[in-house]
Amino acid sequence: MSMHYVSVARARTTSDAFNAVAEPRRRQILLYLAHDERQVGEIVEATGLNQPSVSKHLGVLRRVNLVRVRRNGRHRLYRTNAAAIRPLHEWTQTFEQYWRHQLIRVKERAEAAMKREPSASDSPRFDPSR
Amino acid sequence: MSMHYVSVARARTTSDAFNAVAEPRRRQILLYLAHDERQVGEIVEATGLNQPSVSKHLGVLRRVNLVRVRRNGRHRLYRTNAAAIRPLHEWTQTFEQYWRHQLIRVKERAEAAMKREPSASDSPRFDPSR
DNA sequence: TTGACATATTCCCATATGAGCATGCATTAT
DNA sequence: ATAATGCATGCTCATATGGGAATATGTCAA
Repeated sequence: MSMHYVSVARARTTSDAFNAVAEPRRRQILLYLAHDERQVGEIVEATGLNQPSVSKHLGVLRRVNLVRVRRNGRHRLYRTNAAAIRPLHEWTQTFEQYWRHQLIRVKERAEAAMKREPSASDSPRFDPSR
Repeated sequence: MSMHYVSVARARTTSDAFNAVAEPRRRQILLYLAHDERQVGEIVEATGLNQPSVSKHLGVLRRVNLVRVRRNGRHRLYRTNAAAIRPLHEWTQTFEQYWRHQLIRVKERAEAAMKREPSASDSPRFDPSR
């Protein structure tokens, strides 16, 4: 029997979409490639990064399937694979109900305060709603 | 004049919500704390992590405002601050139009193929839509 | 005051990167 | 064939963590 994981000192990054997107430059690249495909040189120019850095970021994005590549002569045309961002969207969406809840409570409290003492600073006593 | 950034060898992590959420354990904690507040001990039990690890993850989440704390005696009650997740939701949402586009194109192609040769494997020649 | 509890911090270690530089690899031009 | 062009990789360095163990802090109980 072989131990595949002896000790994971630090969680593997760049192994999933969440990690790939955590890097600001990569988010920048994803936005840049969202509308239409571009060759690496264009990305280098657009981001101001040097070519190797761009290639490496593209490598990470490629591995997690956040971009698609297409070869054309000696160029490579990259493009954002928007579908791969959907899981992130859905994960964040699971919290939507909670922030809506928060907003509603804030609003209700504001209105209640308004009713008690119109145009006066709030004097928080206790909150019966909790 | 002072140089604030001498050399950033690696982009600062745990400095924004994107990075905080990139860590699986922290996502797990956020979900756990989304519904209602819990004390650290409960999080430790729920996640199976040891207490210091949990405290450290909570520290990161606290710094980027993804959780709120409330002291109660010798306990600390944590709770997810869902509102802080909204920016992530909105970022991912900017890509929604693109993945919808993709889905539509896939669907159209499928229907077009269906019309040409009902129930036959697709023979991709060229794509006039691009 | 002395302890027991609940958490947060600090230290040390192994590992993962990101950036910069140099180099390897195709593919096209001459 | 040879050079030039466009990218991908490899290597080194500095730094950021995450996990685990030990320790510090703060609060309530006896």
